[in-house]
Amino acid sequence: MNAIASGAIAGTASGAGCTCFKLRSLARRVTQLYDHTLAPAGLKVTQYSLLAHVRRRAPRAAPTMSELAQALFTDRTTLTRNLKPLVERGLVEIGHGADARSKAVTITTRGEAVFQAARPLWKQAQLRLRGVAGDAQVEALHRLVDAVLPQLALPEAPEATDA
Amino acid sequence: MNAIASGAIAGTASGAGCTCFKLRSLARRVTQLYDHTLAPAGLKVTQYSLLAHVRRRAPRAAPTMSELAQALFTDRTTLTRNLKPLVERGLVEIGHGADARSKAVTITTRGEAVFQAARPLWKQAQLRLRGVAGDAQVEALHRLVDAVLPQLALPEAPEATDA
DNA sequence: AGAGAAAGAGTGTAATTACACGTATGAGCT
DNA sequence: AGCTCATACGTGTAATTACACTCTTTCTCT
Repeated sequence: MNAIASGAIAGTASGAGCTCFKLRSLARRVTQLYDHTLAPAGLKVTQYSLLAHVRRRAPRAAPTMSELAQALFTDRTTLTRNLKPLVERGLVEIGHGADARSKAVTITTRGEAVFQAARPLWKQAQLRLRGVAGDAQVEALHRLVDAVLPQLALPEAPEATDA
Repeated sequence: MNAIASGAIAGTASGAGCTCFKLRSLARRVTQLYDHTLAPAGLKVTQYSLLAHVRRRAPRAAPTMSELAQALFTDRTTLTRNLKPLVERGLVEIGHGADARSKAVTITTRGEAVFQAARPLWKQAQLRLRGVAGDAQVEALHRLVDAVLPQLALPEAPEATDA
């Protein structure tokens, strides 16, 4: 046994690790699993999720940028960048919204086709994760995220609730 | 019931969401919480974690690039990029390793000072997360990550077990 | 010692992420 | 109408992430 192993994880008591670090580490590895599984469809999991969310509302109630960003729990400006490769590949379209300000994001026929091709791969990724992590853990994670995520508000814009 | 709802999994059924999407969403929000809390120290949570891991072993057993990447659960090439701003700011140093190939990563005096300044902020972030998410949820998350992460191996290099 | 495999590390490229800042449009009030 | 503020969106910049590919160095086997 070497020094590293005997030092336990590394000086920090097991329960005292950085929650954010743990969470990010897990997210990275899980993302890799999904990305690799989705690779034959030419999509990353981020893009798959984006398509899924756009698809869900288009075309009748095509979401605006801000609405979509909110649904994806991402920054609005992140969505702009993430849409770029999908627009270039012709999988989604950005059209006019109700305003001259807002835009409406819709999935194209090609986008729908790619999504349909990717769906079984996504399901496979879901199953593979359940296989290695266990059904109970995955379901616990779902419950945990569903409970915690709504509590984590965005950094509030300075609103003057009291004048 | 419409086509989407009857499609079950692909729809919005609560239990059938994309685990990866949920995990990434939570990770983003939690990262924001930590980043904002650590901001006065001039560190992001990724950088804080990096410093913490380097610090833990330096200077006697300064980790190599690969070792550090493995400890951080990141790609080796990601570590190279993530070290860059810290090296430029003089918080860590990359010296010679045992080999002419390997390198040794150590924290500098300035790096240690910045880390010490950031530590109470990190603790504050940990507490804030526990405040909004609840102790039980955070501890459940820790257990979950500790159980699942080791199961998620890296994409294996093609090993010829049979010649 | 020399050939070939393996180990350690960096770069090119591209996607993901978000903050600070800027621009344009719409709504409301005088 | 005109002024003000809020809304909707994009860009600059920078960090995070990882795959494919390349390079150098070390090891192993003959």
